[in-house]
Amino acid sequence: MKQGYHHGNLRQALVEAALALIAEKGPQGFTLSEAAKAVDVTPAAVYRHFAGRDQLIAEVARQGYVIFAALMEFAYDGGKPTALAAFEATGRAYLAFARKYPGHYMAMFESGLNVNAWPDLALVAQKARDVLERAAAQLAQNLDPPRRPPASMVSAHIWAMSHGVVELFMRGQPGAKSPFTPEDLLEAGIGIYLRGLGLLPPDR
Amino acid sequence: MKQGYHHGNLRQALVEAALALIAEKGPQGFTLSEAAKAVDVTPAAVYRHFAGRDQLIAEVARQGYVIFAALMEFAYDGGKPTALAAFEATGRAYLAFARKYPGHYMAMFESGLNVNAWPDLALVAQKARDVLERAAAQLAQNLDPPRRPPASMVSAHIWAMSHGVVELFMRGQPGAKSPFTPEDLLEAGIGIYLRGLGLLPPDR
DNA sequence: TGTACATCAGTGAACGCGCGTTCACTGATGTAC
DNA sequence: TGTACATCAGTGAACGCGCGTTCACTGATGTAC
Repeated sequence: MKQGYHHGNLRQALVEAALALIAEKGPQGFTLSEAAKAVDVTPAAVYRHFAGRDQLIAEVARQGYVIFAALMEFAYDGGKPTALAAFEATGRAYLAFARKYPGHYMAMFESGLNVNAWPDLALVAQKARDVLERAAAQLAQNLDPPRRPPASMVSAHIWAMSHGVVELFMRGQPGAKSPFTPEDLLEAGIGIYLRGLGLLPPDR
Repeated sequence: MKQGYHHGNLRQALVEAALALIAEKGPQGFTLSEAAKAVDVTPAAVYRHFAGRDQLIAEVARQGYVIFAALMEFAYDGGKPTALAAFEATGRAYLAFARKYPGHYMAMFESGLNVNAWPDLALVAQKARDVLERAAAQLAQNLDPPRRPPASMVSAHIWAMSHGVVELFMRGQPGAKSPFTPEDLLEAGIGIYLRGLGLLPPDR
């Protein structure tokens, strides 16, 4: 790991240390000094690469949004094979991301960081949101106009339920006693919701 | 406010100061010292009433759960006039609570506090959850067994969507640009979900 | 009603701690010739 | 290939700060007689 006076790739090493700390102790339990210590570097060295603690967290979140958007895009797959299947895959991708990248997820959604304070962060966050909204828009085309809710509302519903499932049932707290896995819970919830939209047959 | 050497009701005054601080700066931005300062008292005085910072937050959350459970119970109203109407009212009550008692809500759901570390807190939290689950169970009786999901799953779905709407669309961040109010969003989402359960007619 | 006294809520000084941030510096790296 | 030198990533000491928590204390309150 240590290879002399110069670290080599301190910037990214700090991001990864921050990630591990956030996943372990929550986004508020993370401190700049600890991240520096984790990569065997003086706290002052951090300032060669980041303007301060906030910018380091913002970079963690930014990288998270990049991965997130790519994952969603991959799951969506241009709406194939069907709009419905693509939409469901996108919902599953949300949960898979939260599961596989807890540090990123926490930095993005639980750190209290102001997305709009960092222009490039706001940009990539919007890009991620757009994937889901596009999937919802394509899906909504299968509905007759009278019963068609706005696509942005459908994507907001799915986003909200997914986020709620993560926060309440994938973290330890507080509804931890649920007999269902988060994945099953979300799958079933989205299924019922899509049936309510008239996109799935009335019974299983 | 200040009425001599003895405060009179310092314990509750501290709870309310904590509440205001949490609502203003988030549950992590709250410090014991600031709460003490807010009620014109030395930080050390806090220890006459609470074992420390954590216990103060736990008490805030506990009082929040008491109010929350009462609000849910009131909305449920024993399942009247119909199971469906009572269930929908309970969902609305969730959001109304988050809106009216932001400090309590944050202490309960965003402070990272371990509910199970405080027995009386765990008890009243369970009581609140039970209201929603009871409403869901009553609702599920209207469904034919083959298409009836477990009541605990239905209540988990509604809880998750409600919580997601609060976190994503009632806080400033990050989907703040939604053209819908949180209330409308949740109302519509629950409506679609209930239709999917077969509890509402196929179209509006 | 008046005095003596026990109770205990809040004081104020002190502590050790780790934080984020700054600064002048040093020494490894890599380029120019 | 070898030397001189500019660059700049990381050092280490220092700062001021506010935190949570402790302790011996003080003085207001309220009860017993």
